[in-house]
Amino acid sequence: MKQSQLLFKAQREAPKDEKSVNAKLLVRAAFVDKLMAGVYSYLPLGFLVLKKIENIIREEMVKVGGQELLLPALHPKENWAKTGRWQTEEMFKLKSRGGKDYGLGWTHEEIITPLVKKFVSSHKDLPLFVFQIQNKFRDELRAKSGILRGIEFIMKDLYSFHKDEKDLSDYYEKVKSAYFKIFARCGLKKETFLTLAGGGTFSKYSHEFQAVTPYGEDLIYLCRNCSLAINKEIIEGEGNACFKCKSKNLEQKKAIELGNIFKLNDRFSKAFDFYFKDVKGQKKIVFMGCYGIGLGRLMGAIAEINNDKNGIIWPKEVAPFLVHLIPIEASKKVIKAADNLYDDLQNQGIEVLYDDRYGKGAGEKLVEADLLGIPYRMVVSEKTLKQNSIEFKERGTEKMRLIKISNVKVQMSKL
RNA sequence: CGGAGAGUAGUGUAGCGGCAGCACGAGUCCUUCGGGAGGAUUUAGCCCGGGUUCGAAUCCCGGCUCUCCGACCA
Repeated sequence: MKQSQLLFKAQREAPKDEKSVNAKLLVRAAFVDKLMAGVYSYLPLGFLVLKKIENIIREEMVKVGGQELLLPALHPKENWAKTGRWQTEEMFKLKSRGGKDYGLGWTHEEIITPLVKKFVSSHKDLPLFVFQIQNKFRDELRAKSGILRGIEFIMKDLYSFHKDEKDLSDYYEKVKSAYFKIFARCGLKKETFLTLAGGGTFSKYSHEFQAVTPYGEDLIYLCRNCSLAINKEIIEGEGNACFKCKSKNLEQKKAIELGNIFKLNDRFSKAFDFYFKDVKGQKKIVFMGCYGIGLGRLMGAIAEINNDKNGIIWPKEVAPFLVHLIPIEASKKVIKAADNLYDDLQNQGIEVLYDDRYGKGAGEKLVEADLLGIPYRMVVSEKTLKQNSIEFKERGTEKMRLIKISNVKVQMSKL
């Protein structure tokens, strides 16, 4: 991608109506744009990151048997009335001109359960796993923290359907480990903890995946003995001791919830009268689980955790581009060398952002490159060309080294 | 929803009852080119509605919006 053609302009200063680190950086670097509190547009750079995250999640969901589909965001009142959740406070409600009631989906049990029911009648049809990646709407009392807590946000929600509780439990564990893989692949390996959280009205507990960061909005307690972490609301109910080993040696940390997994058991299958016939021909209730990840929140957390005073430091797996190619000095020779390198890298299948903007000073280009946070920076200048080289630098490190242009291809294939 | 703060040009800010200014950005021209470069020139603004006043960006009232704390949070 040529930077001169990108919908992009770096802002020198953080907008005054953003305080959170993720929003300051993502807005300054033109990854996102705020439409209103809790609602952001993803600009081309941010959208690339989002798609990277989405693909990682999709791959891991498919690995645990998930089938992707897409459900509507606009829901009829009837489905929600069936479960008694029409009155839930976070539901945005609207009326058609004809007076019909609609709700905007903030989760999809009410839609997926009756849908899957149409296709399942026998134990042979189970288990079944379906997921979608789609915008959710939640009437939060207070949207905050940039893209960490929005009222419209992108979410992956997986729903599983089982013949009994045991099968649900087994699958639940599989998804748990898939989630760890997802967060690790997104560059949050060290920071992400599984925590015990409240289970809502379906079960006593659920599990949350919390990324530890000083800018987090939740409080979690890490047990030094077990590798367990516990959410504030649970620890208070457990006498401030570890749930497992009863240790009181707990470390309090601020964290951001990236994902939440639930055993729904028969809460929704009962409401929608969703039964199947077992091997003996007996009618049995379906067991369900649901598993969510907020994509925008994940992106925000990555930016929130991976940055320095100059800007974002994207992990390679989710970076909008792998290489930022920057010619300095507008001499024909430099431009020609950079043009050639851009073509070569692209032919090699490397995602490269080429800062071909004419007339920008060297300082400005380099400062903006740090702000964007693309993992590898290649600078071409008169100086480097004297040695038939480019300067190579990894974002987040200080080391620079020269690489012969003839060697770039080989070097890149090693990364 | 309770509490606190804030709305001035695209962005960031000054002005605090008497001509709305600065920096960056953007446009044109020229010179530059290794950490937001220089010169010339142009462009663009007081959130909305009332009130007080000879006069309001400024004071008062109402509204809207944003941020933060709390409450809430599948």
